[in-house]
Amino acid sequence: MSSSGSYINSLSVDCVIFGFDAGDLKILLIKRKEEPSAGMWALPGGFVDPLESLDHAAMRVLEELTTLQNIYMEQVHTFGEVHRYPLGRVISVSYYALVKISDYEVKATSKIEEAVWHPISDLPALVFDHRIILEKSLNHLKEKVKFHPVGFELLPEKFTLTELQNLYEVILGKELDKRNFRKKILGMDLIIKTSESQKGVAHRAARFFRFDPERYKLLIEQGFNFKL
Amino acid sequence: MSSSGSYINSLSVDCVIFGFDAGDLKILLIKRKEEPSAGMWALPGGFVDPLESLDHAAMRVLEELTTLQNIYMEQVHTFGEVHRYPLGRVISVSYYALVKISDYEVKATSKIEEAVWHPISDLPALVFDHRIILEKSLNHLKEKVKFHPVGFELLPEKFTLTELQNLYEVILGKELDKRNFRKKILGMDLIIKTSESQKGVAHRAARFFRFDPERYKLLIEQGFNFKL
DNA sequence: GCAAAAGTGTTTCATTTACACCCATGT
DNA sequence: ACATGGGTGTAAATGAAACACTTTTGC
Repeated sequence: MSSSGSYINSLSVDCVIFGFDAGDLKILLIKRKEEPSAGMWALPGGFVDPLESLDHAAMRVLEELTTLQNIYMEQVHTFGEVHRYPLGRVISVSYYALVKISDYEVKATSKIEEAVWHPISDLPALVFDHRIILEKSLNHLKEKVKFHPVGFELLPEKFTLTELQNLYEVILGKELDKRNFRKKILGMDLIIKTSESQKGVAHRAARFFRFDPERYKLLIEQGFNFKL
Repeated sequence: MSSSGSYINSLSVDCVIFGFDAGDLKILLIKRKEEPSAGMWALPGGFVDPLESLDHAAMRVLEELTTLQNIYMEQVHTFGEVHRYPLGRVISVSYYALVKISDYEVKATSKIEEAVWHPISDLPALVFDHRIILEKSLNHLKEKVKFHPVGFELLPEKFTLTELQNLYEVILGKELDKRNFRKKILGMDLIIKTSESQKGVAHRAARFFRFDPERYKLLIEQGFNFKL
C-alpha cells in the first residue's frame, strides 16, 4: 500500500444532459472557448471546488448552464486514465441529467458558453474522452429506463401516450406495439389522465396524461417493480 | 464555472471484495494499523499513484492483498463528501471484486495488514463511510447477478448445482425452487456437466459442473440475454 | 370527404410458478 | 435401515406478443 501521503490531482465533473424534443433524444453540448481544443464541442463540466461535494459540483455546473433546478441527476462513472486530458492529470466524475427541454427553452440564460442541443443520432466530434463518457451515460440510461420510471423526467408535465411511446422507442432503439404499450403503462397505475386534450391538431386530439410520483412512492413501498 | 485552476485533493480507491464460502456471502476486511481509527475494520484501499489509472490502482490494492490475478472487478461509485475522511479531503473511487475463496485460501500471503473474511450478515463497525460504500456495492452486485452470469466468479472452477443455487439465494435474499432453478440454468446452455462427482459425502454424490465463458461470448453475439 | 393520428380487445404463444417422489451414498 | 441431500416432470397461471378497425379533428 502507498504511504499515507496525498497526491495532487485535478478533479472535475462532466455532465451528460439529456433532453427529448421533436421525436429525438438530444444532449446539450458547449463549444469550448478556452484552450486546449478551443472551438471544439464538449460536455458541460467544471472543476470541483475544495468545499463542495461531487453531487453539488455537478448540480452547480448544470444550474449555471440551464438555470434549471430540481433536475433528475445521477452519477455514472469516474474516468481516471492518466493521459485523458492533455495538460495534466484530471480525474473526471461523470453525471447524467434528464431535463424537460420545454422548460429549458423558456428559462435558458446560458451565461458562459454557447450551449446547443444535438440529436444523439448526429453528434459532432467531442474533445478528449468525452465521446466515451457520453456513450457510457447513454448505455446507463438505456438500462435505467427499463426498470425505473425516469422517462417522465424528459417529457413536459403533461404529455400524450404517443409522446411517451416515442420517447421509449427512441431510447430503447426499437418499435413498440401501440396497444400493448398502452395496456402495460396504464395498467401500472402510474400515470393519470388529465382533463385536457391537444388543441389545433389536424386529427383527433390526444388526451394529456401526467406522471404521479406520489403514487409511485406508494407502490414501491408495496413491493411494486416498474418494468417496461 | 470555475476558472481553469486545479484543486488539491487526495484520491483513493476502496475495494469491496466479495467471496462465497460455507453458504455465506463474505467480504474481506482489514484491521487498520494506522491512525486515524487504528484498530477498526476497513475496506482494503489505498491512494492512487500519479501515473496509474483508477482501474490499475484498484487491481494493485487487490493483488497486494490477495496475490490473486485475473479477478472480476468493476468500478461502482465515487464518494466525494467533503468531510467523509477526518484528516482532510479524500475522494474515494469504489470497486467491487468477486473472488473464489478456495483459490484465495491457498495462495494468500497478506503482507500488510490483517485481512479477514466477514459474513455480510454479521459485520463489525467500519471506519468513515465504508459501511455506505459497502452497501452500495452490495446493491450493485444484487442487481448485476440478475442479468449477468457473474455468480460463477465466486465459485470454484467446478461446482454443484446446489452450490450455485445457494449462492443465488444468498445474494438475492430469497429461496428458489430447485427444479425450476435447474431447468432454467441448464436450459441456458452456459454450464457444462463434468465427469466428476463429489466424493465422501453421506448422501448421493452431486455432479460437478463448470461455467463455459467461450459459449457465453458466442451466445452474447447471437443476441442472448442472461436472465436469472 | 379525406388525410392523420387517437383510441380500443382478443387470441396465441412463451414463460413462470407450484408441487412430490425416488435415488445414491455413508454411517 | 435410516438419514441426508441429489435428481427429475407436469399442469396451471401469468405475462408477452401479434394483430385491425373505428373515432375525432382540421383542412
